[in-house]
Amino acid sequence: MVNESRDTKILILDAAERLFADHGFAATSMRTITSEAGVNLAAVNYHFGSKEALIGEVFARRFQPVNDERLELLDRYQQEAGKGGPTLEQILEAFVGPPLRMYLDADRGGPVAMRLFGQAIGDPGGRTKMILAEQFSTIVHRFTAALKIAVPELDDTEIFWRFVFMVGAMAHTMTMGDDLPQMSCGLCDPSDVEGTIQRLVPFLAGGLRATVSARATEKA
Amino acid sequence: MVNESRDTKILILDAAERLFADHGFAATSMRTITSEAGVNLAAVNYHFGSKEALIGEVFARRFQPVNDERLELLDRYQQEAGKGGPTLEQILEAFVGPPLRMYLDADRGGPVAMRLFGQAIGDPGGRTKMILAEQFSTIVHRFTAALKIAVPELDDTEIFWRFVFMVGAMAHTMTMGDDLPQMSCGLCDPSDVEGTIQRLVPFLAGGLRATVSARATEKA
DNA sequence: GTCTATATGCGGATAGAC
DNA sequence: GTCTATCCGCATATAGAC
Repeated sequence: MVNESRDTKILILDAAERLFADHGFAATSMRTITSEAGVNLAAVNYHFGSKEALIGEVFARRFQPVNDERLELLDRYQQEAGKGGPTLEQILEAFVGPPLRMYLDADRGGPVAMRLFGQAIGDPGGRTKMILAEQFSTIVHRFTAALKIAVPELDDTEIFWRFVFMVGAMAHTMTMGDDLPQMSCGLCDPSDVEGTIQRLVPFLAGGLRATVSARATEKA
Repeated sequence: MVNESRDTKILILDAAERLFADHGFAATSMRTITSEAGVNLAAVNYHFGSKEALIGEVFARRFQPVNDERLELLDRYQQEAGKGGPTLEQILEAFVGPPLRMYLDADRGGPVAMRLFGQAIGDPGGRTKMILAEQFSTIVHRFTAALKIAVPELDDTEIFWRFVFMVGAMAHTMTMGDDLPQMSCGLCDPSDVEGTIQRLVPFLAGGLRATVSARATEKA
């Protein structure tokens, strides 16, 4: 083939994604990426412009489809449910299902991209936070609004706090990824994705339906 | 004072902690640390030996007291409770209370050290994971064991999964730290530490007491 | 589009004067 | 204990031949 740019770009994206997931963004150099990808060092700047732009494209390639699917699922559940709105479990499933199912979906990057997803949520880097804020703002708004209807006894403050707890639980589960079997002495199997979802959704539902402590609000 | 080593060490630890919390470990150079601390570049290697050793001491200074207090609280609750064991809420309070109370405790590093704590849990770096595994292995064993007694209807696998969810919720809450007010449009106030604890503990208790889904275990 | 070669600066670490 | 000066390698990025 005369023009190999498409393959080179993908080779770079794949290698970068793997290395970012394993060692983080700052710790991964373009030399390591191009070496791992089997392409020339200069190719990154030719195809992406800079390391930061590469990070943005690595994110966009994987997070866009997943976030789109989350919104599609939420739309569908809301349409099916009518004015009462979907159940809490449906909302939670639409939120955590697509990201967790990345593990078994090679087209969406598999276990590596899932770990990257979880890691990006907790990344302290100022740049990555900005990129993520855009990618996820619609998600935050749509899902907090849906939760408000499904759990009407919670006020806005309580909804947001519990949303933070929920995101943390999901993100950490994804970040652990393939380290979980070892860390749990073989108890946890992340490749049983539907099992993981069936464990996480009830946990989150139980947390979101918990009675608000009287002391939590007395200062507000 | 003739010997200023104690001050220099502390200046370095403080600056490193702040920069690590803001930008991560890999992204923070020793030049930035010494510049921020107002000490000489060579001082880091003189006092700590290497950057990696510095990270270890930054962790140990903050995490040891907090983990000690978690175990002391758990011990006390277990003694008071007798053979039935402490309530789920007491166990959870002993687990998340001390780390979250770092925010208001200047002697334990305040908001900065709290963010560092949360961030360290999600860090992908191979070295930091090893350091943390030692620092936290006792915590994991003691608290999973206590949870098993407090929620006897959960098997070992379910306990470990829910422990992962719980750690994630807590870690993300700590990582957000002072970014939360802005992200929540002023709804969440992390400086109301006891309020945060009174929100997180019921959430986690609700999650841990949730009924196990039938589908979650059918494959096990 | 791909490569080599290179510009330019920052990275951790150390030697040796004070 | 502190400082300056420096080693040496790796970082991102680019110029220009092919």
